[in-house]
Amino acid sequence: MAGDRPGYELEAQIGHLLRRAHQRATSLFLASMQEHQLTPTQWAALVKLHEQGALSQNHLGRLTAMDPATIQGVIRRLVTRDLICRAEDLNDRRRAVLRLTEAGTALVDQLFATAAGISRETLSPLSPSEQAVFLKLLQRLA
Amino acid sequence: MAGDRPGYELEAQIGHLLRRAHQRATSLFLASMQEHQLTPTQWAALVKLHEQGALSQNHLGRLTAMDPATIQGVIRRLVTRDLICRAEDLNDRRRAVLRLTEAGTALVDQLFATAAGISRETLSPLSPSEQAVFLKLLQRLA
DNA sequence: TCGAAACCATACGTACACGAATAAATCGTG
DNA sequence: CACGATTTATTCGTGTACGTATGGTTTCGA
Repeated sequence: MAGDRPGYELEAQIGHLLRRAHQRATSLFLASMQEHQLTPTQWAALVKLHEQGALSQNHLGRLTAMDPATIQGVIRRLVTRDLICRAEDLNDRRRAVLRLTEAGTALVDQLFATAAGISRETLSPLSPSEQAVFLKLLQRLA
Repeated sequence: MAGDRPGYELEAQIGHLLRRAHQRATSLFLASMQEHQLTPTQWAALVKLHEQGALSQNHLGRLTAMDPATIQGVIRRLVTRDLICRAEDLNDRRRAVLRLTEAGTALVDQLFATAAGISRETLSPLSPSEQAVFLKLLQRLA
């Protein structure tokens, strides 16, 4: 009785479970995107640029939940691969405006279906109604 | 109609939401553990060693969902801080047996309450019944 | 108008995360 | 018993993730 553990089970903690679920989601994403060598964050950046047209680097970071220090590396790798191009903003010379290149636009258009498939696969352990409940709750924790 | 987007909303994708929820959980953890400079993975390793007594490095990695390459760095940092010690396994000379030091044991005992508080705080946006539902579903995705 | 404040981008350091390659020790099966 | 497969641990490379510091540009206000 005396030395009993306070009932702290690592496997039942929200942080640990989120970490593992995120690992699994990332793994499924990379497997499906292997051919195109895109990471989840790179995909997020491409999707947002596809949706918004042109954005500054930090603004894109805010829309995709990435630190300025983090988005910097993501953008650099995408520019190197010629999926994104940067131009100076004529109105505000602090900023570098980012846009999808033609190749980038074409790639995003092509991969929407793949990305949707990844989301379906990631959620597949749950029934459709469970998925709806889960996503709703998860949004409130994000 | 023609050029309509395929209805792919980044903010509604499971992978993106898991990434953001994990970021938030990590951030809350680090804030509460700032004084002790412990990361979520370091805490997981310490908790498992507290629970199991002695483990090889890879075994501990499997119990905490970490790659051999990842656990290596985690353990190295904890050994440096004298929270964990390693000894050679006499039966199997490939292995290094890991144990908590006295300081490590004391630290874990002290921080169980803090860790439980972090889990509560992370889940606080949800009602108690929602928390139960969410954790149950999340376990099936981990 | 000139300095402060706000904003933007980069660099460095630390820490996960994992694939791939390596090397040593052990195990299993013929 | 021998030899191939497996297990253990390390190292290297790439890619997030973020705090902090630095320096540049613009805008605002005294």
